[in-house]
Amino acid sequence: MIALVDCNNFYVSCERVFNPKLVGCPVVVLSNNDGCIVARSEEAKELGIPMGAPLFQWKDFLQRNKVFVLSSNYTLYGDMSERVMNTLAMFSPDVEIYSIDEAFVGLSHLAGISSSPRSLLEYAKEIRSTILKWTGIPVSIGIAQTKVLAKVAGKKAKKAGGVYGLFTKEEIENTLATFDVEDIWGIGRAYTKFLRKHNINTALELARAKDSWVKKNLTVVGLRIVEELRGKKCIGLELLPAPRKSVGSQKSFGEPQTEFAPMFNALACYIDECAIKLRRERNVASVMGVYVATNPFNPKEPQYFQSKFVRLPVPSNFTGELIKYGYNLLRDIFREGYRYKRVGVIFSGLVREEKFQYNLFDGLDRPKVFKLMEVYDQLNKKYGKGIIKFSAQGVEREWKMKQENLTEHFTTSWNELLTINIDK
DNA sequence: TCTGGGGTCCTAGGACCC
DNA sequence: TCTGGGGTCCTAGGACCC
Repeated sequence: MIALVDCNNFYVSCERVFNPKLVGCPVVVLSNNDGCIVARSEEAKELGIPMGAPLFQWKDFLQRNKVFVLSSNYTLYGDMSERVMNTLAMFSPDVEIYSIDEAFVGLSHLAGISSSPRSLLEYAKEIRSTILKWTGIPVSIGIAQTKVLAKVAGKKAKKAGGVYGLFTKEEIENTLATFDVEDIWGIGRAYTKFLRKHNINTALELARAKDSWVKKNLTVVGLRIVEELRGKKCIGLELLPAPRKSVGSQKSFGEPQTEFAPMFNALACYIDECAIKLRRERNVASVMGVYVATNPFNPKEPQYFQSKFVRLPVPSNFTGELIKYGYNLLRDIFREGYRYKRVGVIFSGLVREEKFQYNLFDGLDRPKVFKLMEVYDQLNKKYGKGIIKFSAQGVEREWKMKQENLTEHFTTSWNELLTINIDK
């Protein structure tokens, strides 16, 4: 059996751990650049605020209803996530971290006396209360034979006191019969529309669809989902994270940009971010692409989207060199006369650093460069992110994203520890 | 005026090889 | 008149996840 452990309203829950005033009140957390609403407390959901709603459309509503509005604090959420995952690791040797707020947990180590439905549910309750006690984060847990069914159970758990199990054939069928296709893991907007058109509205109806039809229209991915709904394991637990295939960074500007220089500064920062990630995971990239875009939501403005890729002559994770390529790429695609909304970079063709292929005609002393970046990373780790950087990254960040209601880095910065005032 | 960011996987079609 | 069969690799586009 597999348990899906899912943190409830994760970003909001993280904020509530450090600000009890937020408990019991409607709270939303915004996306980067304070653009959209990406997390809602139960109270906010009850007010009818949809997932992904643009902030500017809801600003008045939020104010009228006294909703707390917070910028996203990914440093905090990342750290809290790690605490939750570490706690889970104490309950099972088989934990697949699926996302920042979700994990699949294998329960096969309980085989035997403690694997009856009743004891599995008890076990889930214990996991739940331990995570709550140790991290302050409430979670829901769904248990079933396959990942897709565990996700179904997880959804039911939210409305059933936190844990829910699908054990018998009857339980599974009864649940699937009232479970909307659009809520199935792996069935998104397009497939939902397609399935409804063919009169498939519930998970049970999908589970009973013909294999060949499913494969033809939903590809093998869809067929796997269907098999899993029927209780056949097709998607295994991935205990070792698969090697990364690409790494990228793109962010909207706080204000639209029209000049080359600030956009290049932003690009240099994103390249640095990616290069740090590449080095941390001991990868070098062999392909690099840069793209720019205006704001597609303003169709009256002149629109421009462009990207350009290069194959690097020598695969690299050296920030300085990558910034140089980035400069050339951006220069090639940048056009005057547009109000740009974003710039981005993506690296692919990742190769393990130890398989690094030296190039006879390389102009750089690679061992020296690797060493240099090692020191660069150590300094930033020891003295704080950004203590040393490339001049191309600039000083004035006029392009930086909006974060008007950002909370402190309570758990990752000595200067931002929570202080409690006990005067009254 | 104001609308996020980071990923993965699959398929079809075209180019190429012998 | 009649022109094979077995592959690989790459890309674009579309689907999905959180």
